[in-house]
Amino acid sequence: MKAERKNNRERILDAAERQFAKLGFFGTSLRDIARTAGVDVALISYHFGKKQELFDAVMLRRAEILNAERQQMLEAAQRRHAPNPPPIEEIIDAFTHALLNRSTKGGEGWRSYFALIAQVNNHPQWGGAVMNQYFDPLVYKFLDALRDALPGCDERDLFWCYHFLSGALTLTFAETGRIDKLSDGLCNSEDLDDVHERLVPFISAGFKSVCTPERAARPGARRGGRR
Amino acid sequence: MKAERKNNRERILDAAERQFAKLGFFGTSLRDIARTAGVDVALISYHFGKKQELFDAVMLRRAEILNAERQQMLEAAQRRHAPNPPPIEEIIDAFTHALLNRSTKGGEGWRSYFALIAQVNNHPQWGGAVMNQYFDPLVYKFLDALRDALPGCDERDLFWCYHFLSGALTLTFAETGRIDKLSDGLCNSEDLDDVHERLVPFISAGFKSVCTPERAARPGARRGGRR
DNA sequence: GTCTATAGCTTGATAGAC
DNA sequence: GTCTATCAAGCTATAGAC
Repeated sequence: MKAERKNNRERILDAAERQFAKLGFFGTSLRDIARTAGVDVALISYHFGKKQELFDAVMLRRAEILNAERQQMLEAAQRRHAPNPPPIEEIIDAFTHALLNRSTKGGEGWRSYFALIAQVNNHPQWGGAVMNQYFDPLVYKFLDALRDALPGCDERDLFWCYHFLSGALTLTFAETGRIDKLSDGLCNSEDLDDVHERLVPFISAGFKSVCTPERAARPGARRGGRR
Repeated sequence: MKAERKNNRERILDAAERQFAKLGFFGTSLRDIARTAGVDVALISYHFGKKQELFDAVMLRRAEILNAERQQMLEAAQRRHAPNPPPIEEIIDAFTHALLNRSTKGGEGWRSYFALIAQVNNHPQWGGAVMNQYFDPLVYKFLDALRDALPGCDERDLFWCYHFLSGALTLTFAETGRIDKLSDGLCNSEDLDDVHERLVPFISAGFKSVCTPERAARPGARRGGRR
């Protein structure tokens, strides 16, 4: 870990990331963070200004790394299959692989970061604005790739399927331990390799089932729920 | 609405539900709640005791109603198809219909409640314990029904697929407005009928794709990611 | 059931010495 | 860059009058 050698600025970011992930923005005090980081409270203001600005710094630090990796994986898949679009499975894999990989093998900092993302993504105030700011530029590239791979599909179908993907993925990061308890230990929410081999086929099948030209051709009226 | 006629106890619950949904447990003060409810702060302690107990009361109030409705829908589907299991689509519909219906047509209180559920489900501390307490007894009945409808499937596949369902569903309740922004207004996160007609086939296709006897028969080794 | 008053503590933020 | 000291504001919770 060699956490000892880090400077105070990084230690504050690490501590903030960890505490925000545990108890959220409001559940975490600057004093919690300072104590966890082993620095004085006033140092936080000195380096980052207000609490909200510290939060933004935490969000930004790893987002850039992730987005670069994910974009590279998408482009690699596109090159492999050019001039055809890649199969859905490979697009979904490019979208999720870097995230699950970092979460599994990146150490505690990455784990905390993803747990924080899960909370933010499901927060009514921040879910829209923050996720949009840090991640949606890349999301558009994936939506373009999916659109190419699902010819003739309806735009709204596509967006909603992305929404389901986002929800399934971020709950996985939340590491709430719920599935562990539910399955009586059979599933381990920290074993993200187990997730990955199921998430990709699950989501791919969903996209293929919903994003069809047939559904796109249906009249504006909704299909009607069962009952 | 006839909110005027409600007694103070209910008004406190309504206000707490709304404020907790907006800013979470720690982001909401008892004074916020009292102000929103139009009552004195001390009344909260009188009726509910500590802040945490108020939170529990909020969670419990609607959980019981929902679970009863969902169980009835599941049993109705099972009766319709007896002695065979119902199709996956009908099981998923029974799982989600009451939730989406209340969220759409139940008024602001229900909407807030579900937004709160989304946050709780993705919270590292409470996601496991709270959701387990209030909802998992019913979840087991749905898992039993799914197991019957997916003969020969692997247990871990089943649990993970349920996890994906839970994530996709709760993000929908969060009503973050992210998909609205992402789709430039094409999708409306408040129109849960739009969700419902896509969620059920999306999730059903995922279950059918992952929970197969073929996958269950694979060796313990994982399938190996792309790359 | 409802309200006033207040105890006792923690919070975010900053001013200023070193 | 770092720390001490401090402030005004807000917090939960309760005791006690009505």
